[in-house]
Amino acid sequence: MNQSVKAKALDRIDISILDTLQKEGRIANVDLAKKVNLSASPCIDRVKRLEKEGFIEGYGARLNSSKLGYGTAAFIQVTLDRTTSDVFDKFREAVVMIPQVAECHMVAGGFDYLLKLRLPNMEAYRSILAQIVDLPGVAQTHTYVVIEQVKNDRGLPLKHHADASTPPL
Amino acid sequence: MNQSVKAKALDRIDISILDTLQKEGRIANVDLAKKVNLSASPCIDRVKRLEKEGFIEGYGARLNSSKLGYGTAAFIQVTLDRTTSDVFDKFREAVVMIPQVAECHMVAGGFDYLLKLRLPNMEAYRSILAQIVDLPGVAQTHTYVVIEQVKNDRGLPLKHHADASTPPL
DNA sequence: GATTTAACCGTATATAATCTGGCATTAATG
DNA sequence: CATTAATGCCAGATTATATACGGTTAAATC
Repeated sequence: MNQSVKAKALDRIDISILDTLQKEGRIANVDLAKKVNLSASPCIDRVKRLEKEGFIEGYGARLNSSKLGYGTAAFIQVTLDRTTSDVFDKFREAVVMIPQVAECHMVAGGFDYLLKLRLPNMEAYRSILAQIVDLPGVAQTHTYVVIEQVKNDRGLPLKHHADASTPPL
Repeated sequence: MNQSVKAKALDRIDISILDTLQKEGRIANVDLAKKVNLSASPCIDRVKRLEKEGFIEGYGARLNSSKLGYGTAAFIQVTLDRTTSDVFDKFREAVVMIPQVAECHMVAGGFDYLLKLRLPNMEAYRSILAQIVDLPGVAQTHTYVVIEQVKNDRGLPLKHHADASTPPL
């Protein structure tokens, strides 16, 4: 079973609701209903269902990171000194505590973790790197500073999914 | 001048509003007002101002990517064959068109672009990589598949910002 | 110290969310 | 094939919320 609730398959309208909500999370239910060609009641019922079944995890404002002091981003590749699970656990536990670490991915390939940092500027990088290097188990790091954000999609390409591969349960 | 509107400095309440909205984007204004110790009117005025001044760029639902057929992520490092600006432009133009490319960052370091892909599964990776390799100017690529998402913060750590470095305008 | 400005609050009105009951369509069942 | 059950929808009524307005306070300015 899935998410504590039996999830039926999503139909065209559900997809349309999800797609609309991920772009306009604060749209009025009345307007959402119009957009998906439904009246208000079944529309809000579907939204509530999508929330309860876990397709929608929450809502959030998209903030302008530059204007709020986080205009710089950097990626750090981290290699740990040993690949035992307790070393991994210690590192994970510590890295998630650093607020400037926006993302931390364990990856397969030439290193162990890929971190994405958000920073006010390049001066701030120095102190963050010092923290990263001091994290438990860290053997070496390599940094790539982002020069330009070419694309940064928050949303999923739901409309492009109506084809092969993993159909939404 | 900034964003077509003269932006005054953000006070404690503004920060609190932004922080709340990035976590609960669909909170009722009445409840938001309570949370930041304001009555409804000035609260909504501030939200409207923050939107107009560009601190809030929009709102969106957070969707469960696994349940919607995008449970796998991968990073691809891309090196272009020449570093002339027209090669860069062509590549950029083409890469943003691929819906599975969630992010594309131009970076300083050993390669030129770092892409983040969202995929249904590993089988889907093959066809996407073929597309990436065929993009104009691509000399070589290196892929890192995400084994585990240790952290994936959508929001900015606003509360931790009340210190040094770039103060919000 | 008077005047202006800015920010707030409370109230009133407009708008939207939510609940209820009933209808239509479809699927399951006898 | 007819009946029943289930599902999904709509419309209207009620409750709650958003929004606009006028007035008050407090700070800033001259």
